[in-house]
Amino acid sequence: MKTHTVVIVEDHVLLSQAIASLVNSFKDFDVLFTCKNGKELLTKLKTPNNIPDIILMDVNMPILNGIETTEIIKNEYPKINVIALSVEENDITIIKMLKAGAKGYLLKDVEKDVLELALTETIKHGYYHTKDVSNILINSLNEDDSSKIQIKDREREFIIHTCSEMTYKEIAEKMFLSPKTIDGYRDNLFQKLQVKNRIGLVLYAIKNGIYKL
Amino acid sequence: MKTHTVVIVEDHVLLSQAIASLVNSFKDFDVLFTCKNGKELLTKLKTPNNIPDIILMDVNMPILNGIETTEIIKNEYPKINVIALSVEENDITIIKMLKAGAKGYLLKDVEKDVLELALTETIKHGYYHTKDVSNILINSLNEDDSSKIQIKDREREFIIHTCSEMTYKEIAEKMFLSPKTIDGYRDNLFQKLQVKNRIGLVLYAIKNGIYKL
DNA sequence: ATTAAAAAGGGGAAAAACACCCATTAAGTA
DNA sequence: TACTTAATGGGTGTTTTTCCCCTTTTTAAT
Repeated sequence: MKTHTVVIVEDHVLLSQAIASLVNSFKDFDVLFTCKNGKELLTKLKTPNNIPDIILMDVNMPILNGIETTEIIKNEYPKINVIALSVEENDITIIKMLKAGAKGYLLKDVEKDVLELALTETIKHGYYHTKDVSNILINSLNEDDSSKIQIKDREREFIIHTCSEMTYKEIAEKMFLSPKTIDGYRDNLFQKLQVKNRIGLVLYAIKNGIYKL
Repeated sequence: MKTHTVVIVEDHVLLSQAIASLVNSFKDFDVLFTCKNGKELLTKLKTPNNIPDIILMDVNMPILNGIETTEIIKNEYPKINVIALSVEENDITIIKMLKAGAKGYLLKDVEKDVLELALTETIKHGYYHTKDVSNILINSLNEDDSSKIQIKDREREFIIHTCSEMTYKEIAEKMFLSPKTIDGYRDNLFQKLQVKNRIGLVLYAIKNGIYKL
């Protein structure tokens, strides 16, 4: 069996290099290069002979995050297999990542053998999922769409601003909307998320990765 | 120069093993074992011939966190050098960790060479600090005692209730105080913590472990 | 015992948040 | 086309929060 190439995208350099060291220790895999975010990745991919078989992609990154980056990769380099690597056990994040085109989703607390298996299987079959992630997926499919709480982009924006200690008036200005529309967003979300006030909104946002501390 | 031993404490297994792989690639260092939290560490240290020269300790862990664990290590195994490894750039966390007895504090986005240097220097001189961390320390020393923001028990109670989506009237009843006293608590805390409204209070509480999600 | 400081409580007013109602417009779809 | 739905925003009123400045009570210290 020939050796396959891997690229690691991870904002924490030390972890990035540590994972690289681990991957290099696997029999059939070599790390081509590592980078700190999606933007850097896209730049480096433009160099000839720099196209890996697999990208190990962190989900939470500054500049260009894992989801957005994966979408671009899927379109521009459809032959590259992206495997997500994350601490996020959040259903919505996982689904978004897979929708974006990731061939696998690994939690950062798996054993190194699982990583090697994921790499091997992805090369062989084009996908790999741990039991954990599969279960999460099945559960989230069983929840029929009606019970699935959906937050729109514009609402998400509103929530983030609310978490930033802004008043509704300030948020309205920032989002170029009438204060009354903001009122509506709030009323809707309170109802949808079953919270009593802005505090509940903030807690929900933090728990669900909408707002990062 | 003889080879020194390292133990890695990190809750995400894959990262733990990845860092182990990296450390093993350093000329003068070998990983003795890895573990997932402070509790596991303390258990494993009890086995004879299991005492490392250096412990690389993650700060944010479940069960027994880095700070508490380091304190115990300092008392029970004073010859072991603890180096903190974290994503937290938060002044208070760093200071707490160093006070607990850590000989160094590395951010997870340093280069692997820095990790090797930190290990070497710690063996040689008993400590190592990156420029980043040193600067943070100097800055926080210049801030006259602002790091010792003290929150009283009664205030802490008030904050927790605020985080529980209660109104001030409800909190007043629960704490057997006049709403006006609650007003005073709030005004004081806003001033003390430099926040603009209840949201800021909630964020502070979560960041500082006063309120647990 | 005297004094100082901290904790608790108060009055009043402005701003913000919250809770309903309903109207318009744009976009999608049967 | 007609019907539906989503997004936006207006009206009105109540409640809560926030921000002043102030007094009394309790606790701690000299």
